[in-house]
Amino acid sequence: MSRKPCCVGEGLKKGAWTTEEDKTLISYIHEHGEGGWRDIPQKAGLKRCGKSCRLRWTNYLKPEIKRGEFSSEEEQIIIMLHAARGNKWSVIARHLPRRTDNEIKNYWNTHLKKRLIEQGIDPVTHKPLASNTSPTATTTQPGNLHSLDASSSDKRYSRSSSMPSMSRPLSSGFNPSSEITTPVQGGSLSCKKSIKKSNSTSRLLNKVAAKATSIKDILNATTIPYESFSNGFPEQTRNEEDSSNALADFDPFSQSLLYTDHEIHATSDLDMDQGYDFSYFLETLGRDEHNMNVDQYGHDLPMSDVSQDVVSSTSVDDQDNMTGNFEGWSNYLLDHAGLIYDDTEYDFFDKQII
DNA sequence: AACAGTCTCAACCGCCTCGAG
DNA sequence: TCTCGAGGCGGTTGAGACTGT
Repeated sequence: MSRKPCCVGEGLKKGAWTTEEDKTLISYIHEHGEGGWRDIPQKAGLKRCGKSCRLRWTNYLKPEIKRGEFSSEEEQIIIMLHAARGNKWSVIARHLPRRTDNEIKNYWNTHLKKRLIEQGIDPVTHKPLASNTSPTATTTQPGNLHSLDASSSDKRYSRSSSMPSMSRPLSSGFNPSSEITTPVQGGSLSCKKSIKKSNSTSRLLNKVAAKATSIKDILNATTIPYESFSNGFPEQTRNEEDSSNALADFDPFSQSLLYTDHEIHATSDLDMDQGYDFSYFLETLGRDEHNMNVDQYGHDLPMSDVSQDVVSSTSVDDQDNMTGNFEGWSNYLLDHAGLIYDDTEYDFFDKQII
């Protein structure tokens, strides 16, 4: 069975877009708005198929798109979300303001996936590679989180960060979004700086990957009665003497339900593909400090008296605040993860490979 | 300097979803 | 309920830049 190509027509151009084509498309969309992609080429006078126009716009020309180097926080989010949702790039992209699914997908395939493999972690399952279980991959105690030097892929990443792109016609000429983009590929970062960042990134990756690995298992292992969060959780539950029981009521992601009108899933059948959305979880990570309570882990704790309108979306400017909070959540997960399986803390990682 | 190998990522391909009629 | 088309999505490709020999 063959499917008719979406774009059939004589003289349709393929390949890299030229500056003139970009100008034409931008001009048309500014005047007429997005949508009606199939008609845009003809109306705008472009020898491209509508789909190509849409992709060019959404992945490259759209003014709000952020380009360039991914921050450590963004990398953490990608890894965590990928661990839970898999190759749902569009879903992941919704949690990374101004990033496109295509860019995240590329970044995952060219950087993060390789680094996870190098660290002995299966990028698909986020579990240790069975045939290549290195000591670093199985050592997950927080106080002993391994730190690696920049991997070979990191070094390549450093190289590419200052590498001029061959297929970015805008980089050397007209750039409609130059005012808001960070054209790392244009050489704004020195190689030295990139390498330094890569070392840091690698260490972060080690930590996050180890933690992210367990998220699915944590979620699958926990029961989430909504009521358990309604009174100052999780500070109370963490102080419970019977910590294992307390943990059974804890799911870090379910806090999102506090702010949504979603149906409360108070069952043990946590299906990550059905209605579970990390948006509010992640949004709380970037909230202004005065809007949240922070526990010893540095969490933004959603308190029962926090109304929905207090919860603001994560703005781009807030992203710098995300590291500590995210690490806080990760540490919280890590501290409690071991309790899910047995009485040995921090041993969830080993548990998975048994 | 020349060549081969590697890497990146924009762009493409084809399938899927969903809404309109 | 069915059909159709637009848009969305994830996987793949290939041009060009970089690195190593």
